[in-house]
Amino acid sequence: MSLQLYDTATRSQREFVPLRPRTASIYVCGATVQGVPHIGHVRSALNYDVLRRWLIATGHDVLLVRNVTDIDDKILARSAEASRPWWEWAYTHERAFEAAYAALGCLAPSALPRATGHIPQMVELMARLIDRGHAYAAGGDVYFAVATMPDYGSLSGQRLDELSQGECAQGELAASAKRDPRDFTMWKGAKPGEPSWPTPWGRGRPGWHLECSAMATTYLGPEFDIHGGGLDLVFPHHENELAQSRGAGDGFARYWLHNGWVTLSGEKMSKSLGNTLSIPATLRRVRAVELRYYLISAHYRSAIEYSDGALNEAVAAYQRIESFVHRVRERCGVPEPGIWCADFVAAMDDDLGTPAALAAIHGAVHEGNAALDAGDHPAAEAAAGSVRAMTGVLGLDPLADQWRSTSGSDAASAALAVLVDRLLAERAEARNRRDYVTADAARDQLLAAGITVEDTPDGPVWTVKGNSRHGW
RNA sequence: GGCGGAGUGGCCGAGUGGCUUAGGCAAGGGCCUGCAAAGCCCUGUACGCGGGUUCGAUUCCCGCCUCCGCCUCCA
Repeated sequence: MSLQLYDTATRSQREFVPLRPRTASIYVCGATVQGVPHIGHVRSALNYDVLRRWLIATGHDVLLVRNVTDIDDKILARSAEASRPWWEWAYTHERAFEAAYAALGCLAPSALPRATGHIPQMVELMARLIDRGHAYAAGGDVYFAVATMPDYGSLSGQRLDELSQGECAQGELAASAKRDPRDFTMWKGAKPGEPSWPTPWGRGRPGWHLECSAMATTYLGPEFDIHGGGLDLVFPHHENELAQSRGAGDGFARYWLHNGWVTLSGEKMSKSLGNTLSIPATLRRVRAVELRYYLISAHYRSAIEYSDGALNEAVAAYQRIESFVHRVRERCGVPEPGIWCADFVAAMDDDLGTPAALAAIHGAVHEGNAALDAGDHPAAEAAAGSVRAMTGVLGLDPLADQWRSTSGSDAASAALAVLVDRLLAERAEARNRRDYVTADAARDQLLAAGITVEDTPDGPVWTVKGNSRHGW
């Protein structure tokens, strides 16, 4: 059994057979950097990060390209409202997105191309399309002639005779130079006060669809393995990318993956509705690794209806895994990553079945805990190694450098440890005297400060809220 | 109007024509503990509604209801 992926183009699960053996090339539509990243954006990046990690884990050399749309109507509008240069607005938010992805443990992409850095490639692509009769320049714009592609609509299941796109959808045909209302804009003619770049058809700026076709093939070649993005991009964005690239003679993406939404109060989280939950705000409440667990705990094609309660449950579930690994480390030494459970492999191969994969991890945790209780340290270590290996694939290994304690400086941590250990020593004395009132007071005092104390067979262990554990 | 997705036990969330079953969280009982915490053992409550196919359907088919997404920018 090997990796099966659900391909939007065929509406079915297909075995993943890469173009070149043992390699995988992935293009993911990144964000239009017009605002602060919310958990929906991060979910998308996370899905492709998990895909990438699984491909790497199963022996593939993976190239993953994620673009940045740094020029578009919204960026121009919002930067103008804020009286800031459009390029500063875009770059500011690009950094916010990258910081959010990094915080959640997404591996850095192989390339992070910006639309504005690839104008020559876009011009070249338009020239090829015009030569082949699939595109035309009119009224300063360049349009793609949809009717020249008989397969147009096949990716999204749209019927050509039901469509109209862009401004013309609003009945403004007269104002446009489009030959057909279904045609879409590849290049927008320059408007006063807006940035523009030269082309053989006049100055202007790129349309959204053109960017991705040009950038994907620049980095990954005319044909590559996987194209990913959010479900809302299927039409028109991906349909149009496909039309452009196929029209130009490129094979383009061989598998199309689309992730589901994060909804809030039953509605899609989106800038226009203003019902977003930003990453910075969420990370003030839970740790990044816990948010990562939450967003991975549903299958990537399902919708997630966000709720504080569900996030809290995910936090508890992750902490169960984490505390098991920490307990083994304290009693048996640091467990080295071991082997994957068969259930885990089967789950991941089945269209990245992260819920079942997490169930496999919890199974190993349960076995390991039982072994620990039975005093079977070798079995506990093996289970912990297995848990580390499997959580590692999902980017959730509790002992990974990324998720190590970050509470203050080393000096501050050392100072804290001295003070806590002193209180614990007093508590131990009190317990020896059977003076439980004094002993419990010490424990309550620590708890009030956010420090949990647990008595284990090896003595007390204390934990700073949400951070790593310390033996005494 | 066109295209598509979804309704699972207190909650989140998988999955399947029948076999004991997801998994987690929460709840109750027990073990352990000075008491806790953590862990372990045990327990319960499901598959939107109505038909049909079948020996048997939560799972397949038909109809209905409800919700959601795309068709305009959106991960």
